[in-house]
Amino acid sequence: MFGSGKPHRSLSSPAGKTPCRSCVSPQFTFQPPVQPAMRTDELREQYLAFFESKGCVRQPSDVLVPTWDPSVLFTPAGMNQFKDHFLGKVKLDFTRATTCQKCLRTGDIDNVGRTAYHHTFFEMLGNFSFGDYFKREAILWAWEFLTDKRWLGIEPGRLSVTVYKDDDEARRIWGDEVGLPNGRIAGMEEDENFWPASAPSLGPDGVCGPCSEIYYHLDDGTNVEIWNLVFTQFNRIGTPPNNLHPLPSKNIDTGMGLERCASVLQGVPTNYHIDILRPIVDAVAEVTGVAYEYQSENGRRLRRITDHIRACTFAVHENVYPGANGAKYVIRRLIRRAVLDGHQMAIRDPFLYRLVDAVADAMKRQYPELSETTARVADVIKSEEERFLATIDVGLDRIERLFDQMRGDGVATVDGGRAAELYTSFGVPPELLQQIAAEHDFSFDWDGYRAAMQTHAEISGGEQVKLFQTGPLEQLKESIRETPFLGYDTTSSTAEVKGIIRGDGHDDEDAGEALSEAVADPDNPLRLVLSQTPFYAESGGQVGDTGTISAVAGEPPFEFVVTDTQKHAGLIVHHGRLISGRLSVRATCQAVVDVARRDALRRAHSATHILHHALQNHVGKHAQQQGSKVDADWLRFDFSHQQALSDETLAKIVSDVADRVAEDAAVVCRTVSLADARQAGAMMLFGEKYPDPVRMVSMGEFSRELCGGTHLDSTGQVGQFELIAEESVSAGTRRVIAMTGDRAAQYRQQILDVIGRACRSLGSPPQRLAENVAALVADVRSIKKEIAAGKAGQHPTFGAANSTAQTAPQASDYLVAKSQLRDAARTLNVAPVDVAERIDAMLEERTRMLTELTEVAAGGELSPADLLAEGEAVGDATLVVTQTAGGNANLMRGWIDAIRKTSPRPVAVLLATIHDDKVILVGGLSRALVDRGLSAGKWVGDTARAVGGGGGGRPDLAQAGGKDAAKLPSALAAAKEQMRNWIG
RNA sequence: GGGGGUGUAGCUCAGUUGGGAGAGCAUCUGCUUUGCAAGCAGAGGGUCAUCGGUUCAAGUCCGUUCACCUCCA
Repeated sequence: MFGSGKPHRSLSSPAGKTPCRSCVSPQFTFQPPVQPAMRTDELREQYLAFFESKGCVRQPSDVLVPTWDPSVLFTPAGMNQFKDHFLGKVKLDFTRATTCQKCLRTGDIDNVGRTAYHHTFFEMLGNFSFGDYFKREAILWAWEFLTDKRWLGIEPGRLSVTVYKDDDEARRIWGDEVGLPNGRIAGMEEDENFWPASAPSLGPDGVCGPCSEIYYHLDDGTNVEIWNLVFTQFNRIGTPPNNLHPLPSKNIDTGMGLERCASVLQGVPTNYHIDILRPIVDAVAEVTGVAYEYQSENGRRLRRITDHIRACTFAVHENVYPGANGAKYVIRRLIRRAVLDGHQMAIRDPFLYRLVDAVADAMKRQYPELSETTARVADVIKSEEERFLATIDVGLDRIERLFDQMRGDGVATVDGGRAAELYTSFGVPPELLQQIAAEHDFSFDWDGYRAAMQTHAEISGGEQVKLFQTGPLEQLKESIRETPFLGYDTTSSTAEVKGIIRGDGHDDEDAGEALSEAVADPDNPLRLVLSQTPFYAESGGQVGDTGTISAVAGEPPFEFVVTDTQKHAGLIVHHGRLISGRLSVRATCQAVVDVARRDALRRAHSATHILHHALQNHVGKHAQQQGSKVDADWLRFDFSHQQALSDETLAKIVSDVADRVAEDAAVVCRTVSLADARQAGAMMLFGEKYPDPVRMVSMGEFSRELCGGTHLDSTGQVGQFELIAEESVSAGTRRVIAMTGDRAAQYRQQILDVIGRACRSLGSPPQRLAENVAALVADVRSIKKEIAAGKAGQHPTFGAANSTAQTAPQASDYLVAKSQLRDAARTLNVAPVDVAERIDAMLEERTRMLTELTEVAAGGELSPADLLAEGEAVGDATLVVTQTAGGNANLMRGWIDAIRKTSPRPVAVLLATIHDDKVILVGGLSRALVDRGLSAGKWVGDTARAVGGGGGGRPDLAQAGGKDAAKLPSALAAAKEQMRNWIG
């Protein structure tokens, strides 16, 4: 009954391998299909071939991470790459398509492994019509593919369908034309059979339509949905009734889950047992050393790991590394969940990375490119595993502490709020906490945990992204579709104003408002769309052009200043302000790009390509671009690399770039087919989706990149190139920042100035700057110590007197001086440009401290015995109240301690000194006096108030200060009197 | 983008209402013992991440910047 018209290999087991007997659960035994089952790779190919035979164009899968689509993190369905096709926003090269799309969804992540059919990563087979065939063909072809003996040949009696309750057309086609009996056509409500769900009554406004689902009946009586046909035929406007308006151009969007369909064809109880997944499950079992049992907790864990490692292998392959936000965070979470599953099966070392090969192997038929990157992917996953295991280690400590506290408080339930706190602040997974709690006979408050997490999610906030955006720009897009870009050839042209929109579009809530005309208003931003433009819109890392748009001669004058240019799908949008005149739609205007800035952008962009080439040369082929930003004579380039670049490597890169600039190679931009570009060896990134044909930018013979940016005519025009920073941006990614042209020259001059100033201040030759800065820092530190100890030592001299050596850096050893400056900046903990300033500040502070040290050292000659000798006897005690010449709080405390130790009788000591016009008071009492209820704190405090200050401390020792040094003698007299009274 | 947390000796971390910078491990010295392990006594080692503010006084309070960890979107 699973016949197919084509020959295929029979399978001895669903896994395509000899199954391990002990791995098979007793509840379920595999029954080899009577006829050979269809392999997944074959199913995928047959589907695409079938729809090709119906005139659909077979399109490649879109990337898993569509950076062009800000409304989603990952491709969630086959239709995603055709969004603009559906809305008629792009020129259609074809009106029928079929794809097998790799998808990633995390909405149902909690069900993965628990149910037979949930995945995060999966493949979706689809066929699509853009205003071409509609409901009838979609239904009849689906039926034909499923039941015809030449294709899947499924027994029709195993299939039933659902339709939307009001969709009489679909019901009629299924009933009359396909011949399904009424009992196998179920009418469903809008929450089940409408897309988007419940759209008619709940919205959102926009395109929508009924759908029809096809179900497969399993032997055990359950039904499995295998195919969903969406008939996009309405535009929803407002609330019911009569809010569904027929679309002039109707679309078809269908999706069949590849794994699910394969699982019913192969007669296995879960997707995870089909031929492309079961080998991964077995590999997980082998790597973890846990026998796979279908219906056990560990079985669920192995399946979850299988799913997550497959998802992560694909994502990391596409250069989405685990990280702290966006798509990167999703990947981190998937890896961590899988590691946690392993942890709960007593795996304590990284293991996921060892599964990457198994994934690449299972998926190689459709995705051979995976095997090109397995080493890199495994590395990335392994380091994330290690990171998380370290987090768990720290977490276990925290859990121990929490349990100790709970035992102390006699609490038996782990508080949900505390659990959430541990999770959100320290990454302690609640599952781990709960498991360990159970081992200690504590229960776990899941409800409280969920409530706390809910609150956290609300506080963290985040706006909802719209599935389909609407607004004036969308309307313009429908009529204009694409703004012709003239900027490769010219920086000035005439054009017609096509649209004026209020606002700068930064506020997501406010899409703006289309205007037919605008009057000058420098305070409020506008956006303009023109019939054609020389302005480059931000893309490929290069920022948008600036310039002016003004009236042509003979028309009413106006001037619009363009501050930024952005791309909105195919539209080029000029952001700026109308500073004079009156502007209206359909006016003819002159658009002029700021050429000086454009040239600066060209220098920076071409330099970026040269830099990329140099990095590949000197760092390695793995130094792939992770992102870049090109601004006026300024560029930032991120690339994959594990460690910081050494000074030597940086020097090689800089000199390589300089050589390429010096050779003045021609820069040539050509539009070629994607195949030709690949043939020519153009640099292409995994996971990037390129149009065809592409624009290839070549520099001499050394660099070929696919790039839409604006470039120089020859590399010599870069002028000066200056690397200004190399830093880490996240684990496994480094960032370099560089400047070009005049800006680089200015930066270089600035650095030379700073080095010169710093060297003059220190009296140091440039090549010994770092060393001398370290000496200065060390000296300041030792002076501080000497002040505290009250003893002066030897100190070097800094400044002009120190050296007659050359203190101005020579251009020839610029690189050496720059590296010295960088080291000095690191020692001082400031930015390189602030080094000179910081050195001057430290020298000044040092001078002050040396003066203080001399004063203190003078006081240091006082001996405690002398002080005690000055004391007067009061009762059985000795009272010492005196002003010392030098000293500081630390020294004075030391003296008081010494007096208390040496004096045979109880003592009360109050020492005072004047420092920086302020009074410092330190007082201490012997134990015996404290025991009588006297308080040094009160004594010193009272005295301090007499000199305009305050203070306190412990009963036996206290310190205070005051601002009024002139009153010190009288205050000390009062302090004596007070203590005489207390003791007497 | 937002929430929480952390930054103190080489390492792991304490540090109460603001008022003498600490412990354990490691290092060094001496002693004892000696097959090894160890035991005893002592010492050195700190820009309390950074800069600024409040205060007579800041590791501690407030703000800034940086780095790292973590969760949410």
